[in-house]
Amino acid sequence: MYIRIRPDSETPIYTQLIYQIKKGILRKELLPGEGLPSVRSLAGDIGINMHTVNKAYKLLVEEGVLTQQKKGFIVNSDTKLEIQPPHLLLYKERLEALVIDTQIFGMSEEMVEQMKQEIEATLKKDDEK
Amino acid sequence: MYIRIRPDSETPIYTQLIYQIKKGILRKELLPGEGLPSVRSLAGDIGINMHTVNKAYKLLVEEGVLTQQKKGFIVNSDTKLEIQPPHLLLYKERLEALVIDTQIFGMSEEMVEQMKQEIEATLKKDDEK
Amino acid sequence: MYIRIRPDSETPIYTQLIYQIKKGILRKELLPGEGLPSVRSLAGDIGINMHTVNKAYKLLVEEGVLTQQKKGFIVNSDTKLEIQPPHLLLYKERLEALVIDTQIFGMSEEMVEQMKQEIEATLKKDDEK
Amino acid sequence: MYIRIRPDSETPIYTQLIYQIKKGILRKELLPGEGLPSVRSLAGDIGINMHTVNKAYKLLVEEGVLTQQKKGFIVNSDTKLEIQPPHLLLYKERLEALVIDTQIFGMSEEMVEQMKQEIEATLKKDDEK
DNA sequence: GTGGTCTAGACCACA
DNA sequence: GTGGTCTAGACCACG
Repeated sequence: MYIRIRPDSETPIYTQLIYQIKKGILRKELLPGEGLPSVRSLAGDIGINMHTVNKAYKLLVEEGVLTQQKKGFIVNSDTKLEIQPPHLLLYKERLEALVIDTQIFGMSEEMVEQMKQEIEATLKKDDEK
Repeated sequence: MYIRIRPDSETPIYTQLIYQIKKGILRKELLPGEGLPSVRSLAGDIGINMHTVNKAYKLLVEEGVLTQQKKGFIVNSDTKLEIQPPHLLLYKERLEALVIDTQIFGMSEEMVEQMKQEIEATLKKDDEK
Repeated sequence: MYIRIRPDSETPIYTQLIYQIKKGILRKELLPGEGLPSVRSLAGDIGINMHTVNKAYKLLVEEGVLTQQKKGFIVNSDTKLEIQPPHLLLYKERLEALVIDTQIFGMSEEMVEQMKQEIEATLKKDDEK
Repeated sequence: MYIRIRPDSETPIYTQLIYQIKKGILRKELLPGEGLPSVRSLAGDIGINMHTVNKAYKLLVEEGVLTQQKKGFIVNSDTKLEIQPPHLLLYKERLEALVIDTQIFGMSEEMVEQMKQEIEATLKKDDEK
């Protein structure tokens, strides 16, 4: 699994990492129950701070995406992941902001739909593409 | 126009303000060419600092939503607002994050569509509802 | 003589007025010794505040472009206008800023020269064009 | 790199700072990719407020002269900097004002040319002088 | 240690 | 009365 971090993006590195990992799971490059690289090794590999990796992992546990075990972090193998109320609220806020910007900038449904499909294509397992 | 700020939210006050104003425009509570309250009066009304309001206004100008005149800030009356490339990039990033979370948490298209419509309903002029 | 004021420009109105008057003199639409419209009438004509016109006139007197007489303001009829040391300093600062920006943005001498000539063309008496 | 601020000048401190930094870049005292002093340290060094430095830096980012990274502000290393339309407009206005004053005060081409060359000399790397 | 956010409050320029 | 500039100082997010 490839992790691509843009250090100079205005998105915090830990946030980028969170989405790269989620992407890996959706693309089935990370399977349920599979272990993630150790905090130290991943930090070393992609050249970022250990604390940053740790923060991303912890937040993913908090979201229920990962679970933490003695030996390290693994992908949660629960069949059905339920979004927790506080995260659902945040999700709604982000959706609202996006809808507002869509309307304020007069973007058409088609334009947004197309962008969405382009994104979804990148989330498919390579085999399926 | 009512502005509701949650001081304890994680989202910065100026960001909340930006979306409250955009909402006001979409709901036609603020019309093109109409003047906004002065930075100091709005700050006083909602109990925040002048500079925070000023920052929100300035950013809205930068997005093209407002324009600034000698007498103060007014709603841009350009018929068609075009999203600028740097903002479009951010928009896409936010869309991608949302799509990823939608899939990771196994939310159905219907559920998302329903949330979206609830949001859109709040963006309609009261007359039209 | 036509005075064109853009109320929403970020250049202060009194500054715009100063340059419009200087332009009128260079284009010989205002001749040495000729009287300017009264503060009140000009303010009324172009729809701006009386104090603003007065400020422009006063500053032009201070620069030696106009002189003030009992009956009102007239164009200075001195054959040779000498820039005063304090204004020369300001002039140099503005020139420096312009040279710096020219270089920092990599604008060619030709481009600047062309802009300059376009400007100079607008400062010629209509007969001479 | 030396920064000289005149607190009593009419030009705002942040504007002075902007030109001092541009000068430093033209004189190659600040190289592309090089980091600038942190807002707080520079503010401390030249005895002004942090927010004033921050404003100057932000505006330079907006002009494309600097870029902002997680670790701080650095000199943009793009080979060719393009002036943006809104700034070009301002540039033209400033050029026009300068041309008008040159003519109104009867300054000769030679005098202006000499001032220009004196300025340009101060923008050269010390080695080249 | 870096910038980001927010506050409180002062003085000034402009119209 | 409007925004612009500047200051002093606090707490936080990020890495």
